[in-house]
Parts: sequence; C-alpha cells; structure tokens
Amino acid sequence: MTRRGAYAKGIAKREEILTTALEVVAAHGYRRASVRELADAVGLSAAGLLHYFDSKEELFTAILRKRDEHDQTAYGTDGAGLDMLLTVIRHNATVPGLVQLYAQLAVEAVDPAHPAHGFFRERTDGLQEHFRAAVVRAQENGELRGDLDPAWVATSVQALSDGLQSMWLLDPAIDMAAHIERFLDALRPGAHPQGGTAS
Amino acid sequence: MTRRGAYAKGIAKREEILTTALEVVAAHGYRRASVRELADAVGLSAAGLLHYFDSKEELFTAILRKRDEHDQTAYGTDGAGLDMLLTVIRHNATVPGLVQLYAQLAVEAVDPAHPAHGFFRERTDGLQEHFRAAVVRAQENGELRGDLDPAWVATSVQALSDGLQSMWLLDPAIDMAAHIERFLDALRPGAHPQGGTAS
DNA sequence: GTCTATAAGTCGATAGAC
DNA sequence: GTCTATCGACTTATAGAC
Repeated sequence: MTRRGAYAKGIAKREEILTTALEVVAAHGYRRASVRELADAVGLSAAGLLHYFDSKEELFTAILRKRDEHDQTAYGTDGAGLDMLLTVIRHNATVPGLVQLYAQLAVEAVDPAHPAHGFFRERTDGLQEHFRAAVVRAQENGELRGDLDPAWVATSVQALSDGLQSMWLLDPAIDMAAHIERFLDALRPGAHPQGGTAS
Repeated sequence: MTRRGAYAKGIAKREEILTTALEVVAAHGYRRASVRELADAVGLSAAGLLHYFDSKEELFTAILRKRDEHDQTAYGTDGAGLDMLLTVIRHNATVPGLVQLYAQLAVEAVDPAHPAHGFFRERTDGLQEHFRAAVVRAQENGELRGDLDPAWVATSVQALSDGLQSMWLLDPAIDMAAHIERFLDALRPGAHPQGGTAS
C-alpha cells in the first residue's frame, strides 16, 4: 500500500514468502504461531520477515488467505459445491500443520478486536452462501431431501467439518471425509442402508 | 500424606479456587489463558495461585475437569443421553468465556506432549461411548432411524457441537441448540417436514 | 499460606549498520 | 533488502520474607 518503487518486487517477494510458508507449515507443522518460528522456516530473520508484513496477525491471516486462494484454484472447478468440500477435506488430512494453524487462529480471532476477526467472519459468510447454493442445486437434482432448509444444511456442513478437524487433530485415526459423506448420504431421499463403520 | 489437616484444607482451597475460577470466567470471560489473569480474577497473586497447582497447564485442565464435573451433576440426570447434550449446549450459550477457554485449550492440547492431551482424549472417548449408547436406545424407541451406525451418529453429534460452538464464538447470533435439534430431527424415521429457519 | 521480588525466557516490533 | 542487536512488555515459575 505505502511502497512505491519496489511495489511489484515487494509484492512478488510477499507471495513467495507466503507460498514457502504454506509448504513448510504443511510439511513440518508448527508449534506456536510465532514470527520467529515462521521466519526460521522460510529462511529469514524475524525482522526481515516483518519487513514485508506490518504485524504478526497480518502475516498469519495472509497465510490463511493464501491457503484459501490456493484451494480455490486447485480444487474449485466452478460449480462443484459439496464435492469441492470433500476434496478439500481429503487434502487437509495430508497437511495437519495447516489445519492446526487454522484452528489456532480461528480461536484467537473470536475477539472482535482481533485483526483476523473480519477475515473469519467474511470467510464464513462466503462459505455459507457457497454451500447454500450447492444444497439448492442438489435438492433440484434429487440428491438431497427437499424438506431440508438449505441454510441449515450449509451451517451444519461447515460446523461438522470444523468439528471433525478438531477431533482429527486430537486423534488422526478419524476419517473426516467419510464422516461428511455419510452425513450427506443420510440426507438423501428414500431408503438409506449404511455400509461398514467410519473411523 | 503425613499432615492430614493441611492436606484436607489444601484440597478444599483448590476446589474453592476452581469454583471461583469457573464463575468468574463464565461471567467475565477472559482474554488470554494466563496464570496472572486468572490469579487476579480469583483474588490471588500468580505465585499464590501456583502454590496450589504445579503448572499453568495443570491449572487450566483442572478448571475444565471441574466444569465437566459440575455439568454432570447439574444436568446429567442418569440416562438422559442426547437430551443432556441439548441442555448443556443451551447452558454453554450463557457462558461464552468457558466455551472460549475450552476451545483454546483444546487446540493447544492437540500436541500429544501437551499436559492436557490425555484429558481431551479421555473426554472424547467417554462422550463417544455415552452418545453411542444413547443413540442405540433412541433407535430402540423408534426415535432415530435404525439404519444409522450409532458410532457415526455419536461422532457427528460431537463434531457438530464443537463446530457450532466455534461458529457461535465468532457470531453469537447462531442458535446452537436449535441446529442440533434439527440434526436429530433429520435422522428420525418417516417424513420430516421442517419449520422456519434456524439462524 | 500467601505475599513480593525476581529469575529466565519468549514475544512482537524497531533502529540502524551494511 | 536483509541483517544484527536490542527494547520493553509480557510470560511461567521459583526463592525467600513474613
């Protein structure tokens, strides 16, 4: 915003840092969400890292934003609504460090004064609208029961995903995607025989 | 061990501290889970508080244990399985500080080396078994569809509760109990007309 | 039993050398 | 643009006075 001459280069370096941070957090996880730890991970000093970000909160919010952006382009093949959720969840099961970072920042951002509060609010609103539209389509296609309130299904799907990720962090034996698939199966019209156990 | 009088008194003071901590956290919430902050809240210095607890983690784990204990005696009228969950969730909606403390410690305890890790693992296992048995009873009474895997329903109910609490912390307009009721309604046998919207 | 004082460490963030 | 060095404000935890 305030930089002029090195604007393009600064932006590029910022993106490079975020991409590296995503990879290294995904691969090695992290212990605390501290600037020093992340600086070591991306190969900079803490001061060097904060040259590109105004504060710790802005830095970690930017990482989560970059994650969403990546997931959107990687798995968001246009109208794929609830299928995309399953794809993302399956991907998340391979990057526990990112899931942990997300969960940790989400709790801290509960305070309306937290710099990331707006990010999570807007993210939730966007996901809710995305899911709600997908539920309406699924109902029109006869894949979901028509008597269900789309907004309720949307909220439930997101709450279930968040909750399953918390439980999975605690016990990685849980199959998150299978649980969500079963949830959607249980809401299909007609008879619903179930197979074996999930997790 | 050798000094009986002091032993009993120490235990009593411990309990008193925990009860006070529960009340004050429930009423005023808290910002960070720091010993200093809680010490102020219960009217002791940080050193005085740590006289009764070996470490910060043990202290906060004890608070959550006390919370479960309180909820169990207050709302756990024997066999009331899924009804108790709704009662507790409705109560939780009146104590955001406790919900926040729980969510924060749960994320930190994801690390198997964290002192509270065992607490959360055992708590999850206990709840799962409790819910699973309640689901089996509900199925026998015809209140839930018989084709559903009880273990799956149990996990889903807990994940949904956890996820709803996270979303509620972010946006207190959400009606957590109503969402869970709808979930259970959606899994009842026969037709399932739904009423208005749930937040 | 509870305090003050303080140790020993980490945190985010800044100043200034290069 | 990135570093070293450092600041001041925190943290948990301990030692010892009372």
